[in-house]
This record gives sequence, C-alpha cells and structure tokens, in this order.
Amino acid sequence: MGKKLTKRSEDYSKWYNELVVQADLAENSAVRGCMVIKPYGYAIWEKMQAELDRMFKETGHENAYFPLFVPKSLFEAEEKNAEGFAKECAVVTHYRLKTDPEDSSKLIVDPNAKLEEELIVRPTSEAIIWNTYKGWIQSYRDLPLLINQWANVVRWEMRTRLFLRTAEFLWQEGHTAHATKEEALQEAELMNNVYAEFAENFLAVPVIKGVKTESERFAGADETYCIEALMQDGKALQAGTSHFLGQNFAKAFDVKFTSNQGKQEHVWATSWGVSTRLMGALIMTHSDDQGLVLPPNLAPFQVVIVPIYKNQEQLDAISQVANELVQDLKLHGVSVKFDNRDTHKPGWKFNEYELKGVPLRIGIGPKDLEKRTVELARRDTLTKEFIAKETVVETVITLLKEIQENLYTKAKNYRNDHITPVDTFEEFKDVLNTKGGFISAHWDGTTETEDKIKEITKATIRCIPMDAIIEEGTCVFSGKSSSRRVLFAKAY
RNA sequence: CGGGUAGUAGCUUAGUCCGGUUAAAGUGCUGGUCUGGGGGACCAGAGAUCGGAGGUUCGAAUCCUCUCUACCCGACCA
Repeated sequence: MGKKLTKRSEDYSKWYNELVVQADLAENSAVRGCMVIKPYGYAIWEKMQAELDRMFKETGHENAYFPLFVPKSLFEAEEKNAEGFAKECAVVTHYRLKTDPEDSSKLIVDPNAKLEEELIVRPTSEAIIWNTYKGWIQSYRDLPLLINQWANVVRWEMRTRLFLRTAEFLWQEGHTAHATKEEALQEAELMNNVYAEFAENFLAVPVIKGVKTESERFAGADETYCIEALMQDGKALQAGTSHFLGQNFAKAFDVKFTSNQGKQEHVWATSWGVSTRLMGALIMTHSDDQGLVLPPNLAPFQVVIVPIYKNQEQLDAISQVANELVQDLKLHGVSVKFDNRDTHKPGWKFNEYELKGVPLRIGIGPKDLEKRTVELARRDTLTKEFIAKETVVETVITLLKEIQENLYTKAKNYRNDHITPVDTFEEFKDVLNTKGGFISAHWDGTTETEDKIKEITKATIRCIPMDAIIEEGTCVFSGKSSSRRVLFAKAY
C-alpha cells in the first residue's frame, strides 16, 4: 500500500496539491511561497520553453537578458505600472551581513551597509528594459526591436499555490518597440495568437482569445490581449497575456526615434508573457483521479517499457527485445524509457507511471516473448491491449498522435459545454453556483457594473472574446444596452 | 494585518483534557528469505532529548509564561 491520491470530486484543491507533489513535479521549499521544481516537472517546463522559444524565433524575436534588480527610481518612472505592482515588491535595502555581536553564531544585517538607493527585485522588467532601450533606439532604422527574455520574477503574493501562484516564478517576457501604433497592435495580437496556438497544439489546452476590460488590464497597458482556459472545476485560468503598451513606457523613459520624415517620435511598445503557471493549466486540464495525464508533445518520455520477470534469465531475454524496441522507437522520433530497475516491481511501476502521466506504457513478460506480443496501455483512456511485436512502432506512432488529439478534443468539448449564455442576473448566479464555467452575458461596459458583479458573485470578466458576435442586448446586471456578450467566470 | 488550527521518527499521525518506568503506530528507510502480468508477504534492524526558550514539580510531549514557524478563513492577488 502506498500513497493514495485524493479524488477530484472530494476536494479538487487538495487533489491538485497532492498530484503536483506525488507526480514529482514540484514541492514547497524552505522559502515561504517559493517552490522547488523537481527534475520531472522541470523537464516538462523545458519542453514548453523549447517550443515557445522556437516559435518566438520563427516570428523574428531574439533572446537577451536584463538584470534581476531594478533601481527604485526607474521602477517608479511609469506611474501606473509602478502603482500596480508596488504592493507586491521585494526590496533590497542592504548589501552586507555581519556577525551578531551578541551571538557569534548568528548573522545580522550590517546597518552600515545600507544602499543609497533601494533595488526592487523585478516583478516584471518593463522599467529596466525601457531604460535600456533608450540607448538602443535613435532612428526608425533601429525598429522594430523584437526581444524576449527567459527569466525569474518575484511577486510577493499573500496566498501561493504550486505553479499557479508562487512568490517567485519562471517565465518569458517579450518586449518590443515599434515605429507605429498599428505595428505594435499587430505585434501584441500576433503574440497572443502564438500563445493560443502553443496552448492548443502543444498543451492540448483549448483557450479563448480575447481582450481584458479596463480594470483587468495590465498596469501600464492600453490594451491587454489574453488567452483564457477553463479548468475541470469550472474555474477559469488566465494562461497568457500580451499587452499593447501604447507610448506609455516610451514617454516615461523618453525613448524617441527619428522617423523617415525626420521627425522625433515616441516609440510604440508591447510586452507579453507566459509563465510556469502553464504547468498548472496543463495539470488541471487533463489529469484524472489516477494522476497526471500528459499530452505526448510535452511528456519527458512518451513511452515507458516495463519488464515483467521472475529471474535473471527472463530479464535478459526481455531486455533484448526491449532494447531493440527502444532503438527502433528512437529511430522514429519517439522518446522512450526502458525501466529495468530491479528495485521496484511491475505493479509499483505501473502506478508510478500512471501517476506521472506517461502517455503509453509497454509491458513485456515471458508470455509475450512466447507469443511475440507486448502489452500496450494508454494513459488517457486507461485501456490495455496486446499487440504483435512487429506492429509496435507503427501503433505507438499512431496512438501518440491520437492521444494528443483526444486530449484536446476532450478538453474542448468540456470547455464548450461550459460556456453558458445567460440573459438574467438570476440565471447568472444560478449557473455560476451550480454549473460553473464561463458565462456569456451582456455587459454595459462600465467598471461600476463589473465591480458590483464581482462583489456579489466573485465572478470577473475574463475577457471580451475576439470573435464576439455583434448583437444587440441588455446588460445582465444594469439592463442598459450592450452590443456584445463577454465571458464571466470565477478565476484562479 | 484580523480570526482560527497545528507543530511528536524522512513523511502522515496517536498520545496532551486527567503529569509517572524504556514516547506509540502506519508508511518510508536498511538487511534477509520467499515473491514478481496492477502500489507484495514475512522476519530482523536503524530512526524522535516531542518547534524553541524559560518556569512549576520528586518527575513534563502533557501544566504555566514567552517566542518562532506553517497551514486554513478573511483582507490582498495586472
């Protein structure tokens, strides 16, 4: 008997926390609110990084790296941005420790080592980056500037949860500068589309593309594009954002260029980011009561081979078949692990790999050697079948593709079933409390209404969908006129 | 920052109300034998000065005082 995972229906939040730990993805650290990402979890993150990085480069971006610290004077330059993040900033005030004169085994902050200017640990890098861009941009010939950075950031959150909200997290942040408003708007939308494509094709997580309302917008942005996903408990998760920053940062940091007309103009900006939160989206979209379910595109290994044997001779015979299979699968681009550890028994391994979400498992035992078969089990459906050894590679390739598609289809069906159009506030509250998910409703466009709905129901406007149909209607709360529906949901 | 709960073996917990010899269990760990097609069984062993400091007492995991930490509910969270 071993660890048992709490069922989703019993306590969804507990299920999530246990799953993250038991699947060996991450654990809480000695630092409050900060997690340790374990090798298996980090391998998944690396797969995400690799694919995103490829997509960024394909769309013309280059990587660079900017400092972890932001001098306070730079941080406060863009007022709205500074104000938005001020409450959750870690601040460095000293640069030296010394031995405690009252207890030589302890260290204290040396009061003589106070910094003249405090350093903010970046909660996001616009400030330091735009201060740098000032020196890089003089002419329209320097534009567009298309930069991405892979980094860690710190936001001192009151309540944290592994991957979903941690005090320190890993992310990428793109920061671009353009000569025209149109071009910057295009860039912001382009990158939101890149995120959507990545989420759907790689994570197999269906997302809704949209724009944020003014109150949900990034601090310092003129427009925030986003992708919103729906989790199995009916709550929405903001999976990525892309901001059109207007000329706000260019003006705050005085970044001007000479146009081809010889005129001095402020540049137009975007910034966009996705984080380790995507891990949370991945987990909560596909996983079940047995553990993690990984889409083949992101699994650290797509296939695991488990030998079943009684003695060394059997293991040797099985290993020969298994190793041939490993070679053959690798040749066809399938990542595979042969788990020949003698320290754990087959049953234990089966559970282990189910918990870790490996898409396909191949079992080979003495009976298989005799019959020239293998046992093939798929994680998404938890079904098993015996297939002829000769057809394994072919079947595996077909199934991996099928699993990737199946996960996406299943998630999308669930998501679509949980977009409920409502026309009255009673219905709104009822759907929110019984069914959950997205609620598609008319809204009068005011922050007052948005706030009141949030206060009463805890639901927020997740986004105004890009593909919203223009239709006449009346606001579900105020009764005022509205021209399109927006999506409400309780969110992470 | 307000309200609540909890700190005992690597982990999860019992014991605390009502003080009493060597602090208990499951799991995990180490060794062995049998096992091996879904988290194996049995045997043996290692492992905790009971979050920390002080106090009461012949005697404290248990009572008192102070303190630290974590978690939950609020507040907060582009």
